[in-house]
Amino acid sequence: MTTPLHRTVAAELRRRIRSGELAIGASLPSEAELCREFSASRGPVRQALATLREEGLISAGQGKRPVVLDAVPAQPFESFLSFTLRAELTGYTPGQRLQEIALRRPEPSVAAALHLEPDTLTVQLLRLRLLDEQPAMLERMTYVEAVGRSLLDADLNAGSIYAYLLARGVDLHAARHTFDAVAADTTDAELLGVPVGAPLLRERRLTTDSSGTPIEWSDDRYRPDVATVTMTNTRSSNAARAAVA
Amino acid sequence: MTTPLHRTVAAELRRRIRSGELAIGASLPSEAELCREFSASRGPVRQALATLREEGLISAGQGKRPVVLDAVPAQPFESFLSFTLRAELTGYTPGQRLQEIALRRPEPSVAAALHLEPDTLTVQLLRLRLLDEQPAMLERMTYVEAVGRSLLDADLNAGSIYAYLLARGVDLHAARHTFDAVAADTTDAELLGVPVGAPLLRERRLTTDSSGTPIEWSDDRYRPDVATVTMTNTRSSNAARAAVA
DNA sequence: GTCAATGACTTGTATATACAAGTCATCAGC
DNA sequence: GCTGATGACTTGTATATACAAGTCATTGAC
Repeated sequence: MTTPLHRTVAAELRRRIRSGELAIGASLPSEAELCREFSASRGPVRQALATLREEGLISAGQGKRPVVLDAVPAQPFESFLSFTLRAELTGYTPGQRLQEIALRRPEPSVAAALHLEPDTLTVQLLRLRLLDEQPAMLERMTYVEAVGRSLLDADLNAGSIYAYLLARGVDLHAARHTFDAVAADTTDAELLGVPVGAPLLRERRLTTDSSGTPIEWSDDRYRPDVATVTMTNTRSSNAARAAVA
Repeated sequence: MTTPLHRTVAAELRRRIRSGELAIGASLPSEAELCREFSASRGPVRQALATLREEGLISAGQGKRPVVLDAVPAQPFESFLSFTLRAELTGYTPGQRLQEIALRRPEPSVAAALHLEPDTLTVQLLRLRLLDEQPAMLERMTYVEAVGRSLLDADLNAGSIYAYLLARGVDLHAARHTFDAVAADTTDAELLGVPVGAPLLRERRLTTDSSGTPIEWSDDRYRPDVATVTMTNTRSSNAARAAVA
């Protein structure tokens, strides 16, 4: 059995919700019916339902059948990490211009953020992100060497680093984002096309694997008249979604 | 059995993590050990662990014991809305100074954000938020009249507006936050104690009820050297949390 | 000393069963 | 017609068991 049963059940239910076969407001089949349909016991079926509940797709309640709440599952993690995905969600065409990639020892503050010894090698990138050909964000990323090495061979003007790393099996698990505002320095000003001192939205991000080991540190600066960061969250589900522009 | 066993187990583990008895980075007891300790079978124990995983407190991985990732469970919706709660989560003492409360017709852009006719009355507040007595954030809030009326009688220097509204049964259901950066205007500069033109983090927020009707529009400006907005999200769970400072 | 295989231990998946607790339509009694 | 009890159905909780699959330290061969 390659894919677990509860994943199969969850995927099939997701498909039905997405296709409208199970419309918003409709009741799901009972657990017993799902058990019969998938020749499963209650365990995997309940596990699948719990997954959909977490994604904000269905409701819960003892004695009541679950009801379809939403047609599109929230994928907060992906949408928070990938500028490319966020841009596409909002209908813009994302682009990028790699300015620099280097193998070097990071500044002490960056080394500390990544929990590295001060003289450890890292892979650092400076990349300008575009929305519809317009400079929108400047990202300064630092990767631990083991992960960053593979980036040296990648085509970094082609697509999403996040998607590239995922495809290579890198275990990206959690991210911590801090937002504040800074005045543009000379590099920011030149690449983003704003005056020195102009206010920029800064997002600093630490990404870790599932054991809590830091993988990536990033300092992203947004030109506020071109790109902003938007997120939506609701009370009932833990779902949250992010977008740019 | 008043409270389910899996909740008891989850609560006890949460307590140990919060108290530092299980420090960040430490491994949890194995499922078998927890079963013995709580005289439970694996079901409830695994259910408790799944809950903590959803809250972003612990990691997962076949064959590996879970590791403590974070000490404070994520409460996304509350923590996104309440500056007071966010401050307390991070150990600061929040404060506020109400500058102005008025019943007036809002600017066209604000009326549009709230889906109101241009000449509709709203309740507007200007309030300075403090962290440890220091100016940290300036909020400009606009409430639809039905909700805002009750704020005219409230003690707005006392506590959280969010908590006050919830207690009065207001159906706060979803919120959309947009982050960008602006230069401080004269009002911002004076109240926050920064030079005119200094970069400020701006959060614009539209809060709606469960039917999608707008309730509140807010323009919050953070002094970036005193307060930032931080959020955490993980891949496996939908947990997200916001904090300041 | 190095390296690979072994094996104990751990989490992930799945089944079968049982009872508690909540929902809801139906039906009897008034 | 209205009300309340009944009972079927449903989800929530819990146990016991079994095997698959991944991790990790120890052991043994070289």
